[in-house]
Amino acid sequence: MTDAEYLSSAFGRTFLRLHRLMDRRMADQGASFARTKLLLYIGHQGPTRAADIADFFGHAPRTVTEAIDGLERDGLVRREPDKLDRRAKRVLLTDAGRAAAAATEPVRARLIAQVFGPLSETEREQLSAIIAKLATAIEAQEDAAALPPLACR
Amino acid sequence: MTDAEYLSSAFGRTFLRLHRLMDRRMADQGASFARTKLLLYIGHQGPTRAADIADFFGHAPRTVTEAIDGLERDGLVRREPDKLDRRAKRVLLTDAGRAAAAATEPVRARLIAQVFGPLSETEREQLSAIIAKLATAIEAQEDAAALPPLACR
DNA sequence: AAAGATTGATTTTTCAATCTTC
DNA sequence: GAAGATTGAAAAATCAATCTTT
Repeated sequence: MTDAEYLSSAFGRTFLRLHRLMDRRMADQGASFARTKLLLYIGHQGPTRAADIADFFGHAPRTVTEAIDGLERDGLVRREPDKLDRRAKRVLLTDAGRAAAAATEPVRARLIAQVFGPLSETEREQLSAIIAKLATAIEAQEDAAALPPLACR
Repeated sequence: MTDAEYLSSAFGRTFLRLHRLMDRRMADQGASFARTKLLLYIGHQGPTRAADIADFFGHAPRTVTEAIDGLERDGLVRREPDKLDRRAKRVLLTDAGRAAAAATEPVRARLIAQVFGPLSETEREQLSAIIAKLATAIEAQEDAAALPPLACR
């Protein structure tokens, strides 16, 4: 089975399953998959704006605000005003945030290695190329949707 | 970039983006991606039990109940008691449900064709094989998590 | 007008617990 | 006890609208 229908279905199911596994494993360590990814990104980037986070992960603005709220509620990040742009805020890790990231990061890394590790170098290159091609096709469709339908042009 | 970290990240981002695009396109037609997938599955299977739906999509039981609730609220499906097993219920499409599926199905099919169509036959076979390998690795990890940690055995 | 962030309402998803029936 | 379905509480994601600053 290699038709588009099957691939789409298998792609989605596999992603969801991986996501759930990640989440379960990492929640045991104190921070969910989504939270750990965010903590790691902020830790790596330094004080980060919400818009940059949304861009990087491909999330809607609301998703990011919600995520930061959760992390802030638990004392893992802090919001600070951006000195150069009064519209913006910078999100940065607290000590507790750094500790949480340090605790979950190895679990995340090991699980990713265990899941993607079995792929051969060739397969990894294939997957990388295929994902890039899919991303291009998705982009084209996103742009197409932004335009009015043919009948109206 | 073909390391596990990058692949995992790209895989997730691409899935999310595709999912959002699908959802947006199909919501315009009256039923979201998740709902259409469910309607199509039920339409194809005939009166279906919730547990079978959960199995097929890899969802948690709660997810399925919630989804059916939403579809039932909008009059797209109906629950009927299973005559052979009084624990179970059968979910089946109403006329409105069949109509909704018929309206969104072509949109879904076209979009999937547009996104996965650009892949060559070779690439599709590669992707299919890679996904199967990932699924196997994920399964192994799910089973590993079900066992007590090494120190306890 | 556009960019950055937030809020309100909703959907989709998860885990954990419960209830009925097998 | 296990299987099928549901419920409660919550996280994670969406869109659309709003508010401030650029």
